[in-house]
Amino acid sequence: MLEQTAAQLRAEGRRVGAARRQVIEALADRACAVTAEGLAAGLPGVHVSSVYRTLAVLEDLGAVRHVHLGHGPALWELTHAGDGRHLVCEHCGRHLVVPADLFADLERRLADEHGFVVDRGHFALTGRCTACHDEP
Amino acid sequence: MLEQTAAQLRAEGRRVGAARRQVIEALADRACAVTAEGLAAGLPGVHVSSVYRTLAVLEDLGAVRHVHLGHGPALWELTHAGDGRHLVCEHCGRHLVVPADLFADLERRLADEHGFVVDRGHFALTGRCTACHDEP
DNA sequence: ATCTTGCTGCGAGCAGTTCGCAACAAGGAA
DNA sequence: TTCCTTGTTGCGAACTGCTCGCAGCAAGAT
Repeated sequence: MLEQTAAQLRAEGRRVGAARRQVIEALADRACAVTAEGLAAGLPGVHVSSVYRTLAVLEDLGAVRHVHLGHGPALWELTHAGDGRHLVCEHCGRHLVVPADLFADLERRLADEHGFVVDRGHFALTGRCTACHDEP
Repeated sequence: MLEQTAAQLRAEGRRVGAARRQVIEALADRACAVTAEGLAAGLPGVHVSSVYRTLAVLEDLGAVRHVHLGHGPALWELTHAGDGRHLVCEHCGRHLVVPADLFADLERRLADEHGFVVDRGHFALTGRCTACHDEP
């Protein structure tokens, strides 16, 4: 993962310094999506702004993507972590991932009927999870 | 619209001052969704923070809702402005509204299969509109 | 080993939104 | 009508999530 991404970066004339390497490794280690702040916190000596910059580079390489959930910070994950869609409970904050094919029909109809090609999974859908169904 | 919303507010022990009245009227006048900043700009003498506060009150009254589109500020609209879902083109920023029933199947499946009840239309889907289909 | 140029930490800056405060005024009670 | 309580308002400062400019460092081609 590191080596392959690093090679991709170098092929574009970019370099792979300490911060960049650590961010990639940290993302690869993670089972699930993280905030930029969260990544930085786990990497002492790596500044948040470097994390954001690295994530931006990796994003236009196509190696990572980010999702906005509710009103907080965005979450970042490797793209090959699968392409599930994110749901977030606006009550308890719980965050779940569902198969993208649930969205396939909708996306096809939006494309066919409205000429609109959805940027897959850039936003989480907000709502209520089973547990918080009838909370205030 | 004003009178009815004002009555609802008073019934809850709230009051209807100048700013609040103007925000409600401005929303009712608008055909489409606006930013808080935009509302404030159209109401000289009404401070942005009052606009945000009024919108928050109206939102938990259920009279307005907000949608996040892309990375910019949220848009606000009256709930009875219809319940179309918002799409926003990440290239040109164009914003379109499509019928909510396109989302009905998806929402039913999320509820049935995952126990998740979607908060209707809190987020816009981002993607590419017809015009910007194959831009950089 | 050298040298170019990209990367990095740092702090300041920015947009969108929220908060604390003191003055004000809505609207029920008298 | 006047009074009084208490919600509302304008204002500015604060906060959060993110971006930028800069000067020093170091990756990696030669």
